[in-house]
Amino acid sequence: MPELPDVEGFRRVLQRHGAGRRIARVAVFDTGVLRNTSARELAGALEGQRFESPDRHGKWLLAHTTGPTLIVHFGMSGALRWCPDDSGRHKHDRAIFVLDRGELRYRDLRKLRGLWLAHTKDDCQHILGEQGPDALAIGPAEFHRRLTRRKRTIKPALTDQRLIAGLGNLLCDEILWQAHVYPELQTSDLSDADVSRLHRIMRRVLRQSLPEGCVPGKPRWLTGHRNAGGRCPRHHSPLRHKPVGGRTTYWCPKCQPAP
DNA sequence: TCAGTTGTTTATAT
DNA sequence: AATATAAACAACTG
Repeated sequence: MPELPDVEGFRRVLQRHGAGRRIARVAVFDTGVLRNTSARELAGALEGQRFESPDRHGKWLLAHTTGPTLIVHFGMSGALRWCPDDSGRHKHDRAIFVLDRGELRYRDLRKLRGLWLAHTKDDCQHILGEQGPDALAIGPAEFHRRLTRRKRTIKPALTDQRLIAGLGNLLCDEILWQAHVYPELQTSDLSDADVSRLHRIMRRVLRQSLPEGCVPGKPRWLTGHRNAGGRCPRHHSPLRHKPVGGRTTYWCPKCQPAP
């Protein structure tokens, strides 16, 4: 599920339960989630260190420690959980970080992304690749500049992490629906008012999603109606869906008419 | 049985 | 050169 609000939720878990705590033991149950390291190297690098205050950029979580930084990307099915003891471990807990109080668990069904180890700022940059400004931090002017720099289809532009970091498939559909923008509209066809409205609504959707730790399927939101027979919460007309930019896209043809 | 899945990378085409 | 598309990754679920 992880998009910006989910990853921000995982950052809060790490801040609350990890920051300042000593890493007593690292156990990897499935090395398939290790991307640039081995179980032995990860344990050797982190055991005995303490987690510090974590950072997030877009969908990336930077788990700084008194030693190296553990970098986490949750793909489509990852999560970070804290448990007070070693009970109730899950089949998909691929790695655990046993602390001096409780344990953090990296759970991931599909293992599309995983865990990296970074020793320097340079390592971090290299692992994250080219990232635009975080969607929560970007201001209206920079948003306008990056979105309209080139002609692109709006949906794949909004979800391009190099333009703006943090928006995924659900957030993007929600924002476009709330802003009355057709998902295949070309960015060159957006008016200044359109772009300004998109920015405001992006911020509102993010703000309302953050406390939930996900994109909530509120009754008055598009999210939650994206299924067969789903209807627009505004006027109950049938939603349409088709792939845009390779991702299943839902929209309301009445609220978001094609130009 | 088979399509579909909230992410990203790579290769290929335009 | 930049953007678009498709496949691949992996492990399910309905």
